[in-house]
Amino acid sequence: MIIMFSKACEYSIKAVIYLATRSEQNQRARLPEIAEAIGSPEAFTAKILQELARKKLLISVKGPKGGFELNGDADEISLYKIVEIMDGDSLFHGCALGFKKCSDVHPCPVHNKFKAIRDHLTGVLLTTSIKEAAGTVDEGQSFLTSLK
Amino acid sequence: MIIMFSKACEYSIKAVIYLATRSEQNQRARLPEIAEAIGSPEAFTAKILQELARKKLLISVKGPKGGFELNGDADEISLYKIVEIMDGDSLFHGCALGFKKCSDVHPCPVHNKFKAIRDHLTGVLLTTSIKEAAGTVDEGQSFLTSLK
DNA sequence: ATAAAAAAGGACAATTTTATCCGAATTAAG
DNA sequence: CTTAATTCGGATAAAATTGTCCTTTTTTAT
Ligand code: SF4
Ligand code: SF4
Repeated sequence: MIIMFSKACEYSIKAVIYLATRSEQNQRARLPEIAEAIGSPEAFTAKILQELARKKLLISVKGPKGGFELNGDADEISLYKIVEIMDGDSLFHGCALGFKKCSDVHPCPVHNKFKAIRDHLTGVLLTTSIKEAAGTVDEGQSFLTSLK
Repeated sequence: MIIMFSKACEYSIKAVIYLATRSEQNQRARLPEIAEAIGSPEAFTAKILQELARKKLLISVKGPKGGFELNGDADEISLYKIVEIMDGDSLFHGCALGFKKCSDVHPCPVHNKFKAIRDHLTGVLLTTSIKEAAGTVDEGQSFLTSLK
């Protein structure tokens, strides 16, 4: 199937955007609240937030009044960064057709067309900050969970 | 991870393109030859070819001199068709962020940007025939397997 | 008819991804 | 200092995907 992101990546993106919607108030959010807000399984989300904290994208605070918050400015965190953290940086050099290496001198039959798509995706992820994404949520123009 | 295609889909695409490179000569290809040509595990590839034959994209012929061949003209089979067969048609309506439904009235925070990417991908798959893809292989300009 | 060649199909195994559970560690507050 | 709130980490489970193996069926060629 055509998957753009793994579940882990999907939840990461939504969780970080959610945190960004609350960062103005510098409010931490706790796990149950985050999972609720983005409609993700709580225990699995915990693992993901841990990972994001280990990789310094989030700050986690234990104990009462603890929770998770962004480590840094929302406008300096790109979607690319999140994806990179969850899947390593070999991602955007990975290959839709399973080649070891995407190369102009040994291309697959759809090289140019697929490369354009990948560049398109990479560009969007690089240039979209979570502040931008969170902004539309704050204004009620977009949502972090699906209609049932 | 950012996956564009499952392995099943990846092998399907490569197998069908491979068959297209041989369809001029109206040559059938047998499983071992196909798997060899596209660098895929033979038994798994067998399952996939079976599925493609069941769905009438290929014709399979049992017995000596049997094998697989395209069912129809290579220039009338799009990459889209292959992907659709392997994953059902809900694919291009699926959601990178796991929404039940991608909707302009209840959009995710990156709706417009992601929609553009998906439309880009869909367009490429719809407009690329396997004849076109196979052509560049025939001319030695592209390849079906990676360099090691 | 017979034998050989091939795909078909079913059962199963390995791997990866997704998910749950629970006890331990840490921290804040009283 | 004690307690409660919270994340952390390890073990494990469930599900999906990928992969293998073996027997049966069909077909061609002799
Ligand atoms: S363009 Fe072709 S070779 Fe390069 S990553 Fe995409 S599918 Fe692989
Ligand atoms: S645009 Fe947003 S809602 Fe629509 S499919 Fe993509 S991620 Fe899902």
